[in-house]
Amino acid sequence: MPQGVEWVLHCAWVIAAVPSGVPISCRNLAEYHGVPDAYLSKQLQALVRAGILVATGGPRGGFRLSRPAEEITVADVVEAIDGSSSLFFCTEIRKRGPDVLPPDCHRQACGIATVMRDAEEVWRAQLSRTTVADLVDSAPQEARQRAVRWAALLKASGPPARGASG
Amino acid sequence: MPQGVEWVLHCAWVIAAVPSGVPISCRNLAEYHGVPDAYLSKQLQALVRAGILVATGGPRGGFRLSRPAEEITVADVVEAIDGSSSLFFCTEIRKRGPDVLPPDCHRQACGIATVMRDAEEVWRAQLSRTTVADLVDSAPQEARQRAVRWAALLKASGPPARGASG
DNA sequence: GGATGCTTACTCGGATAGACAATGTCCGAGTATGGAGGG
DNA sequence: CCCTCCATACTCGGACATTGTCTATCCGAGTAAGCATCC
Repeated sequence: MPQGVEWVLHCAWVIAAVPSGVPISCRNLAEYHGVPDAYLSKQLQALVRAGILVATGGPRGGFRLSRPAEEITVADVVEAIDGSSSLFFCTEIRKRGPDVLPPDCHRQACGIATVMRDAEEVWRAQLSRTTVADLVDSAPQEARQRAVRWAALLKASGPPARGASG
Repeated sequence: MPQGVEWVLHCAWVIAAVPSGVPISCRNLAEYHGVPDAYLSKQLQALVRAGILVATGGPRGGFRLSRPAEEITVADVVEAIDGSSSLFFCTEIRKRGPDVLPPDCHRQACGIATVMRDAEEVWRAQLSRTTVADLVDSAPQEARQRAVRWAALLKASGPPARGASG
């Protein structure tokens, strides 16, 4: 499981925790979490491709949720990063080797693939049970306040007055 | 998920399907499944280390189950190959970044880690529900017979009469 | 004073290296077998 | 005929290359903001 999953889940949590729909830039999110921004950018792009986030360019640009946090499940985020590829991929080795059985015997999926698939389904189902909104609700009050405070500071020092340097 | 998981699950299935407790060599198992024997050997070793299989050296040597197939779950096999490492590893990035909260606020695990851990638990629980014996039972009669037939042939041509060549 | 256009710097986005683990392969140590020889 | 010993070849087991993916980074295209200018 890519490390990026943890990062973007935290990012999604923070974006959802900040009340206003103001976009938050990748650089700010990276600083807030103490992770390399260039790589985090790559992960957030995946969430944009998956339709979870919406990106905005230019100054004051950044990422915001594409839909209410209640409608974004953890499974959505995991799938966006890790891909929808199964944890277990059956290569049908039962059809290899000497004196294989006629294809008629392989009409139903092999038991091993079935077990793995069922397990993965309950895994995804469990991940689908929690939404980003649930993550915000279950977080300690202090953590939420920290995010809000930080976002306010961003807005204050927000558009880095370009006249200062030039 | 390593590919070897599929291989050793099929191997465990075959070993359990063959009634007698005669060991089956890695080379035979590899031929039966049409996979490289050298690499399969690596995987089977992991099962030996995990205490699932017992290896025997010398002619007519090979692998056999260390305990009844009813007591070997798919989860055991998966863990032997893939390791007991979690699918998701929380790096506690909430403790990084600027103005982190005092450690007191991080007494309870963060919600993201909790969700991922719960999902993984149901995943493992599901895998634990099926034993190698269940795999044998749920397999088509033809598949079982194929394995038994094949094992009988092994015993017939079994100890490659060394006098023939020398 | 208000609207317009330009400069600006900031943003995302994809293309590009490096590190680690999974994959695949090889050869050596150990062992039970099978037969030959001796009693 | 039975026991003992030895040579044998087969087995597992770990050490060694190769590949693919994840990790990390950089630089370019696009954009909205802010200011100067013009009406």
